[in-house]
Amino acid sequence: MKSHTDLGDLTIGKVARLSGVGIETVRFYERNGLIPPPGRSASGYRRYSEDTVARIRFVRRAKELGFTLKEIKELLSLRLQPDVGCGEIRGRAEAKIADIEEKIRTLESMKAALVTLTGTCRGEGPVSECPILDALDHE
Amino acid sequence: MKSHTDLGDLTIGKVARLSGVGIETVRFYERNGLIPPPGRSASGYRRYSEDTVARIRFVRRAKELGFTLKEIKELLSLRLQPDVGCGEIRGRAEAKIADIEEKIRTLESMKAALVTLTGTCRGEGPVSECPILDALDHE
DNA sequence: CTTGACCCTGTAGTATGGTCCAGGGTGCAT
DNA sequence: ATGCACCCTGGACCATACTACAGGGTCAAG
Repeated sequence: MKSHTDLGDLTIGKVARLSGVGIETVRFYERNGLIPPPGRSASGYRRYSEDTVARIRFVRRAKELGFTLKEIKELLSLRLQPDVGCGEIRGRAEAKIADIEEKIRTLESMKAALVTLTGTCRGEGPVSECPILDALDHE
Repeated sequence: MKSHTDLGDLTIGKVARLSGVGIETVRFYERNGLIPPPGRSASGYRRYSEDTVARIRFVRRAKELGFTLKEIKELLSLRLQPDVGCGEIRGRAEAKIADIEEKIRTLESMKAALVTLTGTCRGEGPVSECPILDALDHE
C-alpha cells in the first residue's frame, strides 16, 4: 500500500500530458487547492503519483459538466468527509442542472429576440435605415 | 439644429439615472469608446445631451441580446459608415444567433450528462459509494 | 458660509480560469 | 563538458464588465 506522501515517478510535464492540461495549469490547480502539493525530489522538482492524474481528470470532467473550479473543490472535499452522504453530491448536481436550465432560458430569450429582429430586416439598404438598429435605438 | 459639440444640460449623475446604469459605468463606457467624450463645463464637469442617454440605452439593449461591449462598439461604428449596408448589421445579428445556439447546445449536453448522472444516484449511502463521483473518477 | 450632494482623476480590485515570462537551476545524452 | 529539454519561483498579464476607493474640487440651498 502506497502512502500519499511518498514520491511518485511522474514529473509535472508527464502529469500534464497524461491528464490533458498544460503544466501551468497543474501548478495553478495546486495553488488553488484542487490538487494537493506533491512531494519534491532532492532538487525541488515536483513528483507525482498516478493519483494526481486521476484527480486532474476528475476536475476536467466536472468542468465539462459546468461546475466551476470552486464548486469542484467543494465536491472533492465533500468526498473526504465521512459524515457527508451521497445526497449532498446529488444535491449539487441538481442545483447545477437548475443553473444550466436558467442559463438556457436566458439564451433562448435572447435568441428569440434576435430572430424577431432579423425578421424585420431584409438586409438591404443603408445602415441608416436598418430596422435592427432602429429597434435597438427606440425599443 | 444642435451640433454634437455643444454642452448638454445633463450631468453624469442624471445620465446614469436616466439610462439605468451607474456613474462609474458611464465613465467606463467613455474610456472604452462606447460613448463619445462629452463637452465639459467651466469647472470640468461632463455635460451630456439626451443623445448620450439614448446611446447608453442602445448599449444596454444590445447587451441584453448577448452582444459583448466590443461587438456593440462595432455595431455603433458601422452605423456611421455610409458605405456599409444593413446586411452587415443583419449578418452580425445572425452570427450572434449562431453563437447563442452553440452555447445552448453546449449547455444542453452538460444538462443531459448531469441528468443521466443524477439518475444513477438515489441520494443514499456515503459519499464513498456515490455513483456520481465514481463516474467523474472513471468516466 | 457652511453643509451635503455632487463631480473630478487615477489607480486598484472583483471574479473566472488560466497563460506567459524572466531569470535562474537540473538531468541526461553525446 | 556541453547542449537541450525540462524544472523552479514570483509576478505580470489576458479577456470581460464593471466597481470601489482615495483625495481632492464644485455647486446650491439655507
